[in-house]
Amino acid sequence: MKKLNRKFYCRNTVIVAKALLGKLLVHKVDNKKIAGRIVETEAYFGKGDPASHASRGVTPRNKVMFEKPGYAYVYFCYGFYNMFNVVTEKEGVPGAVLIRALEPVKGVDFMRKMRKTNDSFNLTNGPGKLTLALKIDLTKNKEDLTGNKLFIADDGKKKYFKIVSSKRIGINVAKDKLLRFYIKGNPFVSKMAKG
DNA sequence: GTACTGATACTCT
DNA sequence: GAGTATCAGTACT
Repeated sequence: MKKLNRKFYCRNTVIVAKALLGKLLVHKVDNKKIAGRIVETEAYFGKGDPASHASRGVTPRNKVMFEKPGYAYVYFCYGFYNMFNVVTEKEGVPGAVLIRALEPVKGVDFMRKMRKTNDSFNLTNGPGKLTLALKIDLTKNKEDLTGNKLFIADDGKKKYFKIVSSKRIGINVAKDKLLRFYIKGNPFVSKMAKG
Protein backbone atom coordinates (compact mmCIF):
# COMPACT_ATOMS: atom_id res chain seq x y z
CA MET A 1 0.00 0.00 0.00
CA LYS A 2 1.46 3.29 -1.13
CA LYS A 3 0.85 6.46 0.84
CA LEU A 4 0.20 9.50 -1.34
CA ASN A 5 2.95 12.11 -1.04
CA ARG A 6 2.91 15.89 -1.06
CA LYS A 7 3.51 15.95 -4.80
CA PHE A 8 0.23 14.15 -5.44
CA TYR A 9 -1.73 16.96 -3.79
CA CYS A 10 0.31 19.77 -5.31
CA ARG A 11 -1.67 19.76 -8.57
CA ASN A 12 -4.78 21.28 -10.04
CA THR A 13 -7.75 20.71 -7.74
CA VAL A 14 -9.86 19.00 -10.39
CA ILE A 15 -7.05 16.58 -11.25
CA VAL A 16 -6.60 15.71 -7.57
CA ALA A 17 -10.36 15.33 -7.06
CA LYS A 18 -10.49 12.75 -9.87
CA ALA A 19 -7.25 11.06 -8.82
CA LEU A 20 -8.53 10.57 -5.27
CA LEU A 21 -11.39 8.36 -6.45
CA GLY A 22 -10.62 4.73 -5.67
CA LYS A 23 -7.96 5.62 -3.08
CA LEU A 24 -8.12 4.64 0.58
CA LEU A 25 -8.69 7.13 3.36
CA VAL A 26 -7.04 5.72 6.50
CA HIS A 27 -7.43 6.93 10.07
CA LYS A 28 -5.63 5.30 13.00
CA VAL A 29 -7.80 5.30 16.12
CA ASP A 30 -6.54 3.57 19.28
CA ASN A 31 -4.02 1.56 17.24
CA LYS A 32 -6.81 0.36 14.99
CA LYS A 33 -6.94 1.18 11.32
CA ILE A 34 -10.21 2.57 10.08
CA ALA A 35 -10.27 2.82 6.30
CA GLY A 36 -12.66 3.57 3.48
CA ARG A 37 -12.35 3.80 -0.27
CA ILE A 38 -13.10 7.24 -1.69
CA VAL A 39 -16.01 7.00 -4.13
CA GLU A 40 -17.21 10.60 -4.34
CA THR A 41 -15.43 13.98 -4.23
CA GLU A 42 -16.05 17.65 -4.95
CA ALA A 43 -13.56 20.29 -6.06
CA TYR A 44 -13.45 23.74 -4.49
CA PHE A 45 -11.25 26.57 -5.74
CA GLY A 46 -10.72 30.00 -4.25
CA LYS A 47 -10.94 33.04 -6.45
CA GLY A 48 -13.70 32.79 -9.03
CA ASP A 49 -15.57 30.06 -7.15
CA PRO A 50 -18.26 31.74 -5.02
CA ALA A 51 -19.22 28.40 -3.49
CA SER A 52 -15.81 28.03 -1.91
CA HIS A 53 -15.01 29.31 1.55
CA ALA A 54 -11.81 30.73 0.14
CA SER A 55 -13.54 32.94 -2.46
CA ARG A 56 -13.71 35.96 -0.15
CA GLY A 57 -10.09 35.78 0.84
CA VAL A 58 -8.25 34.45 3.86
CA THR A 59 -10.05 34.09 7.19
CA PRO A 60 -8.85 32.27 10.30
CA ARG A 61 -11.09 29.35 9.34
CA ASN A 62 -10.10 28.79 5.73
CA LYS A 63 -6.44 29.75 6.12
CA VAL A 64 -5.30 26.16 5.70
CA MET A 65 -6.71 26.13 2.15
CA PHE A 66 -4.11 28.72 1.20
CA GLU A 67 -1.27 26.86 2.82
CA LYS A 68 0.64 23.73 1.87
CA PRO A 69 -1.12 20.96 -0.07
CA GLY A 70 -1.62 17.57 1.56
CA TYR A 71 -3.18 18.91 4.74
CA ALA A 72 -6.66 18.22 6.10
CA TYR A 73 -9.24 20.99 6.18
CA VAL A 74 -12.05 20.01 8.50
CA TYR A 75 -15.03 22.34 8.51
CA PHE A 76 -17.90 22.31 10.98
CA CYS A 77 -21.28 22.92 9.42
CA TYR A 78 -25.00 23.14 10.30
CA GLY A 79 -24.41 22.57 13.99
CA PHE A 80 -23.98 18.79 13.64
CA TYR A 81 -21.61 17.74 10.97
CA ASN A 82 -17.96 18.01 10.03
CA MET A 83 -16.76 18.02 6.44
CA PHE A 84 -13.42 16.52 5.53
CA ASN A 85 -11.41 18.24 2.81
CA VAL A 86 -7.97 17.72 1.35
CA VAL A 87 -5.94 20.83 0.59
CA THR A 88 -4.60 21.00 -2.97
CA GLU A 89 -2.58 23.34 -5.22
CA LYS A 90 0.80 24.82 -4.39
CA GLU A 91 1.32 26.97 -1.32
CA GLY A 92 -0.40 30.35 -1.64
CA VAL A 93 -3.09 29.10 -4.05
CA PRO A 94 -6.40 28.17 -2.37
CA GLY A 95 -7.98 24.85 -3.28
CA ALA A 96 -9.49 21.80 -1.63
CA VAL A 97 -11.26 18.56 -2.42
CA LEU A 98 -14.29 17.67 -0.31
CA ILE A 99 -14.60 13.95 0.36
CA ARG A 100 -18.31 13.26 0.01
CA ALA A 101 -18.59 9.50 0.28
CA LEU A 102 -16.57 6.39 1.17
CA GLU A 103 -16.96 2.66 0.76
CA PRO A 104 -16.18 1.03 4.14
CA VAL A 105 -13.09 -1.20 3.92
CA LYS A 106 -11.55 -1.67 7.38
CA GLY A 107 -12.95 -1.23 10.86
CA VAL A 108 -16.55 -1.54 9.73
CA ASP A 109 -17.60 -2.55 13.25
CA PHE A 110 -16.06 0.64 14.57
CA MET A 111 -17.99 2.65 12.00
CA ARG A 112 -21.23 0.93 12.95
CA LYS A 113 -20.60 1.82 16.58
CA MET A 114 -19.88 5.45 15.78
CA ARG A 115 -22.88 5.78 13.48
CA LYS A 116 -25.17 3.68 15.69
CA THR A 117 -26.57 1.77 12.74
CA ASN A 118 -26.12 -1.71 11.26
CA ASP A 119 -26.86 -0.63 7.73
CA SER A 120 -23.46 -0.81 6.04
CA PHE A 121 -24.67 1.18 3.06
CA ASN A 122 -25.58 4.02 5.39
CA LEU A 123 -22.26 4.39 7.24
CA THR A 124 -20.23 6.66 5.01
CA ASN A 125 -22.45 7.71 2.10
CA GLY A 126 -22.36 11.43 2.83
CA PRO A 127 -19.81 14.04 3.92
CA GLY A 128 -21.25 14.48 7.40
CA LYS A 129 -21.63 10.77 7.92
CA LEU A 130 -18.16 9.68 6.90
CA THR A 131 -16.50 12.05 9.37
CA LEU A 132 -18.62 10.56 12.15
CA ALA A 133 -17.80 7.01 11.07
CA LEU A 134 -14.04 7.67 10.88
CA LYS A 135 -14.02 9.81 14.02
CA ILE A 136 -12.77 12.84 12.15
CA ASP A 137 -13.53 16.08 14.00
CA LEU A 138 -12.23 19.62 14.28
CA THR A 139 -9.10 18.43 16.09
CA LYS A 140 -8.02 16.89 12.76
CA ASN A 141 -8.07 20.27 11.06
CA LYS A 142 -4.61 21.02 9.64
CA GLU A 143 -3.55 17.41 10.16
CA ASP A 144 -0.68 16.49 7.82
CA LEU A 145 -1.95 13.79 5.45
CA THR A 146 1.58 12.61 4.74
CA GLY A 147 1.89 11.63 8.42
CA ASN A 148 0.97 8.34 10.08
CA LYS A 149 -2.31 9.06 11.81
CA LEU A 150 -4.54 10.26 9.04
CA PHE A 151 -3.54 9.71 5.43
CA ILE A 152 -4.65 8.59 1.98
CA ALA A 153 -3.11 5.58 0.29
CA ASP A 154 -3.24 3.72 -2.99
CA ASP A 155 -3.66 -0.04 -2.53
CA GLY A 156 -3.52 -0.69 -6.26
CA LYS A 157 -6.99 -2.15 -6.41
CA LYS A 158 -9.92 -0.60 -8.23
CA LYS A 159 -7.85 0.89 -10.98
CA TYR A 160 -10.49 0.63 -13.60
CA PHE A 161 -13.79 2.41 -13.11
CA LYS A 162 -15.74 5.08 -14.83
CA ILE A 163 -15.71 8.60 -13.39
CA VAL A 164 -18.89 10.61 -13.71
CA SER A 165 -18.89 14.38 -13.20
CA SER A 166 -21.94 16.42 -12.26
CA LYS A 167 -23.12 19.49 -10.44
CA ARG A 168 -22.18 20.13 -6.86
CA ILE A 169 -24.71 19.59 -4.13
CA GLY A 170 -26.08 21.59 -1.23
CA ILE A 171 -24.81 24.94 -2.44
CA ASN A 172 -26.66 27.84 -4.02
CA VAL A 173 -24.07 29.43 -6.27
CA ALA A 174 -22.11 28.29 -9.30
CA LYS A 175 -24.44 25.33 -9.64
CA ASP A 176 -23.64 24.96 -13.32
CA LYS A 177 -20.06 23.97 -12.67
CA LEU A 178 -19.37 20.24 -13.03
CA LEU A 179 -17.03 19.86 -10.09
CA ARG A 180 -18.42 16.78 -8.41
CA PHE A 181 -16.92 13.42 -9.31
CA TYR A 182 -17.97 9.91 -8.39
CA ILE A 183 -17.42 6.29 -9.37
CA LYS A 184 -20.17 5.20 -11.66
CA GLY A 185 -22.41 2.47 -10.30
CA ASN A 186 -20.87 2.40 -6.82
CA PRO A 187 -23.62 1.79 -4.23
CA PHE A 188 -21.84 3.89 -1.59
CA VAL A 189 -22.17 7.19 -3.45
CA SER A 190 -24.13 9.64 -1.29
CA LYS A 191 -27.91 9.58 -1.31
CA MET A 192 -28.30 13.25 -2.05
CA ALA A 193 -26.05 12.87 -5.06
CA LYS A 194 -28.34 10.53 -6.89
CA GLY A 195 -30.96 11.94 -9.16
C1' DG B 1 -41.67 6.84 -4.08
C1' DT B 2 -40.62 12.45 -3.40
C1' DA B 3 -40.78 17.07 -0.64
C1' DC B 4 -40.20 19.73 3.04
C1' DT B 5 -38.69 20.96 7.73
C1' DG B 6 -36.12 21.45 12.02
C1' DA B 7 -32.04 20.61 14.77
C1' DT B 8 -27.71 22.82 16.08
C1' DA B 9 -23.13 25.53 16.96
C1' DC B 10 -19.61 27.74 14.80
C1' DT B 11 -17.78 31.57 11.84
C1' DC B 12 -17.86 35.98 9.79
C1' DT B 13 -20.24 40.78 9.26
C1' DG C 1 -27.20 38.41 14.30
C1' DA C 2 -27.36 35.87 9.98
C1' DG C 3 -25.89 32.21 7.20
C1' DT C 4 -24.14 27.64 6.54
C1' DA C 5 -19.91 22.56 1.30
C1' DT C 6 -25.99 18.35 6.08
C1' DC C 7 -29.02 14.65 7.78
C1' DA C 8 -33.04 12.21 9.54
C1' DG C 9 -37.65 12.24 10.22
C1' DT C 10 -42.30 13.28 8.97
C1' DA C 11 -45.97 14.18 5.80
C1' DC C 12 -47.60 13.70 1.98
C1' DT C 13 -48.82 11.27 -3.23
